Amino acid sequence: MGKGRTPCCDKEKVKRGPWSPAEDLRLISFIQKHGHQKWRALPKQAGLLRCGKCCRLRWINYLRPDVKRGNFTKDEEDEIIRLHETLGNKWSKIAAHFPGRTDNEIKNVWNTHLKKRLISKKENTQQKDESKDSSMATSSSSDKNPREAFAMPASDNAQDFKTDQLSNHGSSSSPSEEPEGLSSSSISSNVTNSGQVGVLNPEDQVGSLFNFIGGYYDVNNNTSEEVNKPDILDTAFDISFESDWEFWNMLDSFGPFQSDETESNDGIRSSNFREVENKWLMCLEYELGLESEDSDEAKPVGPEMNGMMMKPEGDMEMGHYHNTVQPSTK
DNA sequence: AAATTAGACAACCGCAGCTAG
DNA sequence: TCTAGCTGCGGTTGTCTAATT
Repeated sequence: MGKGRTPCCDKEKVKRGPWSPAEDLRLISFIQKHGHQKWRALPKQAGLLRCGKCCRLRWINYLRPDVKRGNFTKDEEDEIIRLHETLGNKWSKIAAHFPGRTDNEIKNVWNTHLKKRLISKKENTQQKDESKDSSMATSSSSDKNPREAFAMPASDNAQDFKTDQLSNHGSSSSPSEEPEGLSSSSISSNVTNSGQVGVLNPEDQVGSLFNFIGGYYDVNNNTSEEVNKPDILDTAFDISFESDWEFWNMLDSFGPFQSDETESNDGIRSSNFREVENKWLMCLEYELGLESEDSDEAKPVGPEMNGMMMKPEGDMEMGHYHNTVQPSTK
């Protein structure tokens, strides 16, 4: 368009790089309370030093409650390949066929796995063709342009690849239909990558806030294995966003989540609040893996903390944390 | 054990399209 | 109709981790 537009954010004043748990919490809490009507205004309102775009991206790709993480299944990969044949690099359109999957995720899978597979498959096909050609060369005319052999339609290659993969792996499901459970109705109702969400109603807010972070973890097994969307947990863990800016600031004041607490503004807080806050913080630190699990002090006490222990194994580190379920494909 | 390389994926950037004024 | 602002999309980069040398 070429119109002079104001930049979406002042890059000098905006934080960059990986999101901290505190930022995630803040974003989640804000969207829980207020929804996201205007991404541009959201960071300011939520007190985040991020641009609206980044907040949106973080929400859509990560924090959204219906986001599905974990490895792509064989069927999903096949479906991506199939859709890519027809849609090209329209990642958002492709993602619309996969409830809970994000365009970014699909794009990454394509670029890291599927594209390479297709290329190697294509090379294999080419080699086969060449060997065929050479064997037939004696009996057939030689005016065939060698490029033509390679210039077969991509769809043919991909289709070939797909059926080949399916037969090789003995995948049982029907190859080209929508993946299991992916009815169009579920798609339209479950996922809108770009759709705006309103303020969540109380039912939607039920459950641990940590449900949002990093997908869903198996609480009982304490593993980072993604589990199906859990039943709503008993404990509503609702952060009152407006309740106390000091609290958010305190979280931020830990910087990269040091555990050596430095209290600030002591005189302002009531002891009651501080007690709640300390529990909250202890729980949070435990959740974030910042507090040694051996430490008794780190373990939250009190009935209000029951059912909130969902610490994924080793997914977080100081200053950098993954709330993803790291695939084990390497 | 340290250094290097490759793979994976989160995050950023800029453009396109839509919409309101 | 034009302009400006906003959101969404897709390409690309940056960073971290695992594997290899």
